[in-house]
Amino acid sequence: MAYSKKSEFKDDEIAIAEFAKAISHPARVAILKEVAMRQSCICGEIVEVLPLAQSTVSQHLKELKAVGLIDGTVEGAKSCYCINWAMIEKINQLFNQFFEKTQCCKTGCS
Amino acid sequence: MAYSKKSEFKDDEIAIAEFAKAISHPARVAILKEVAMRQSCICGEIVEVLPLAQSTVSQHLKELKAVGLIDGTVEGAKSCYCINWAMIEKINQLFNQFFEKTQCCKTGCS
DNA sequence: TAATTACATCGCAAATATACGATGATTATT
DNA sequence: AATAATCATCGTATATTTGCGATGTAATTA
Repeated sequence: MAYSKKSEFKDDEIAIAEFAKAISHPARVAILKEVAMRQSCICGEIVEVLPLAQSTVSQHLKELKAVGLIDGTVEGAKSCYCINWAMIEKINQLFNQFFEKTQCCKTGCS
Repeated sequence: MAYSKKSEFKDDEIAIAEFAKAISHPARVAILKEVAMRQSCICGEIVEVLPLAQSTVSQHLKELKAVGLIDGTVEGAKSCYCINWAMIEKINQLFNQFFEKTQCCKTGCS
């Protein structure tokens, strides 16, 4: 592959791809749902309901946190995660914009 | 890694992840936009505007087609691609549902 | 019919992602 | 203080994705 070409695209294209990537694995979709269903969520609770090892869940949580979909704070020995609702809303709008912008070009091809 | 765990998740989680994956690369976001902006679109036209080789673009087109986001029909020596608006709408709703369902659990954590 | 155009597919190299056990760091419990 | 619990990170194996040149196929043009 030599080099990744990702950076050669436009900012909005990269942004959409980045957020899509965050939920492009069922485990992360499931984790998001689990965190959302609880007011605040301990890592161990997620490990219990998912078919993944603790280290794997921790890694997925890290990725979700990296794009800002969840927040994480240390509470004693535990780590408390919760949804970043502002970011959820932002991404929802980003996707809507993308699909709408796409839709407005609709002219009925073949 | 031994095995992929993707199949061990719920159908709706897998579905969301699958569509998210389709637009999880800037190239495919860009391609979707290009195809949308034209009534119908020849592969070569996309190759001209993207910083990717023809074979690479062809591969991305194949992926978008596989999830149903675009349709492709052969027209003589050329291949004509166009957006599958019904699928765009379906995915848009899928994402909206996901984010809404997530939102309704909102109770204000920490 | 030969050459050209348009595109898909193959084969391969390199980059990334996924998954886990082991280990480390930190706090809680005994 | 020793032990246990909770979680992050590291190292590593494997799987998947990305990208391209080369090649194959089909239609178009010369």
